Amino acid sequence: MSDSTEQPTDAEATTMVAPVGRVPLSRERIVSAAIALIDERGVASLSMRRLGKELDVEAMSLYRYLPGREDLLNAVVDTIIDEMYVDPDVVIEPSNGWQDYLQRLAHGIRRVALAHPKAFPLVASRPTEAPWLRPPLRDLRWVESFLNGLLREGFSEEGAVVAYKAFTSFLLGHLLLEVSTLGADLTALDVFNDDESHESDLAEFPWISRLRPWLAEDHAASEFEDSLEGLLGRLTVVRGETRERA
Amino acid sequence: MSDSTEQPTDAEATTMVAPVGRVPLSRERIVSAAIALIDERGVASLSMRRLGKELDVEAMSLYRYLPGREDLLNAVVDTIIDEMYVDPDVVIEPSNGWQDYLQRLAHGIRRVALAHPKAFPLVASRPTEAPWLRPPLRDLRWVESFLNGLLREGFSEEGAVVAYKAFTSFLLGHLLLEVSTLGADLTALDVFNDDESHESDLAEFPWISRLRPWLAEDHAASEFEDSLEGLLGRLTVVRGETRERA
DNA sequence: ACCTGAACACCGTTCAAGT
DNA sequence: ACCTGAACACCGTTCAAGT
Repeated sequence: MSDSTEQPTDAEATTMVAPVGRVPLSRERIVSAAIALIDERGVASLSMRRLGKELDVEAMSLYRYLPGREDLLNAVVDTIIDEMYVDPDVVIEPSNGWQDYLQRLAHGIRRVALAHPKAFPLVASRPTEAPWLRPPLRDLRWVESFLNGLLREGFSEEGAVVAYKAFTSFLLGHLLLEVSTLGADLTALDVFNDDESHESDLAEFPWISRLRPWLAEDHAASEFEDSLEGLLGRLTVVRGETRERA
Repeated sequence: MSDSTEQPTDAEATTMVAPVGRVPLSRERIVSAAIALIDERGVASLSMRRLGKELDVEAMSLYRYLPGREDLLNAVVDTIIDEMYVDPDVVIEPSNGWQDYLQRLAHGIRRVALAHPKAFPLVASRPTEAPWLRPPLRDLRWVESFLNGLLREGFSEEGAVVAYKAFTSFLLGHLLLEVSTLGADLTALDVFNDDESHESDLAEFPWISRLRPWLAEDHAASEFEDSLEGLLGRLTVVRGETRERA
């Protein structure tokens, strides 16, 4: 069952060092294997030894391509964020006003978060390159185009910075909470599993038990929209203050 | 210098098993030692073996009082959140209207976050008891009093739930970002330490380098206030929709 | 040039044994 | 009753050695 279809000829066996199916290791291949492993089993399962096993290699080989585990995690975050660069709905510059620009950017990051729910906390918690770069908009290129975009659309320099900070806080809070309910499949299950203790515990909390259906209901998408609208409304004021001074 | 003031009598030495200075182990003592260790050296430094050393005990002894490391981390989070219960500025029920109530609650959680910047990410990322409980307002008692408070102040049931979700998203985003700049002392320093590469990198990003002072400036407190005001404004609308229907 | 074996200093956790 | 020694199965990382 193992080698019936491969049938290596004598020539292949002697001239080629590695078997046909074995792709050589590379930084890119390592990082995407790491992302796949995190997506499947969570960040806690990503160890150098286990990742090596996934790539049919001993763990030590990875150190030829990456300085260490910390750098691997940074590379994972960068690679995930880079997915936005190929998202056709996310534009680099405002073309239909700043509100449309921020809408596209926000939804682009949300799509990335939902595509990698188990990896997104990493995007949020990894230290950034500089303390004034804020997750999840933590990439220098995106920050630059963000500032440039808002300035071209009539924001003052101070206003653009205010907008950057408000926008990142909003995205971080919402996406982290949305994603945590998605990735909770393994972790949060066992606590409230024995239904008896669960219901009895809640007897002390009448409002929680009464509103539990609402609390549990998934309106993440519309809450994201509403809150984004609220933020854009506030930023309209920020932009207006700019205009008054000009 | 070690035992000049203790002077154990022969009776003490023979009847008492443990030396005078040695407090017996307890779950409470373990948890507070864990918090102290995290506050000082960060979550990554908290290992069972190292915590044992801090308590002058072998790591295995800890398992008499706690099922394992995961449970220890949960206990750490619960204990930190409980600090709010003894905060005189945080009230259980609204006494001067719901806006005052939410202001006090928000500032209470912010004080806790700022008191334990290295531990707060734990509060944010640990799985909650149920998927519909959202950090940082993740404690059943606080959620119950939150809902009860808003309902008494004229919110509809749906409105109270909307308020809970909006309030938690807001707190999580803001406090996580505020706290990450405080705890970044060790982690984020080395990347941009060699000032040459730093400045040259930023040459490609003119707006970032121009606005860097503003980006780096700490307005966390006033941003928190402004954003909290914005949220309370939105919630006023939510409450108003309640009234219209009533 | 690329990978590995062996080693080091760490982990969390269990369990029989010590006092 | 409370703590520990020894052991197990894991870590990340280094470096001399293999092909």
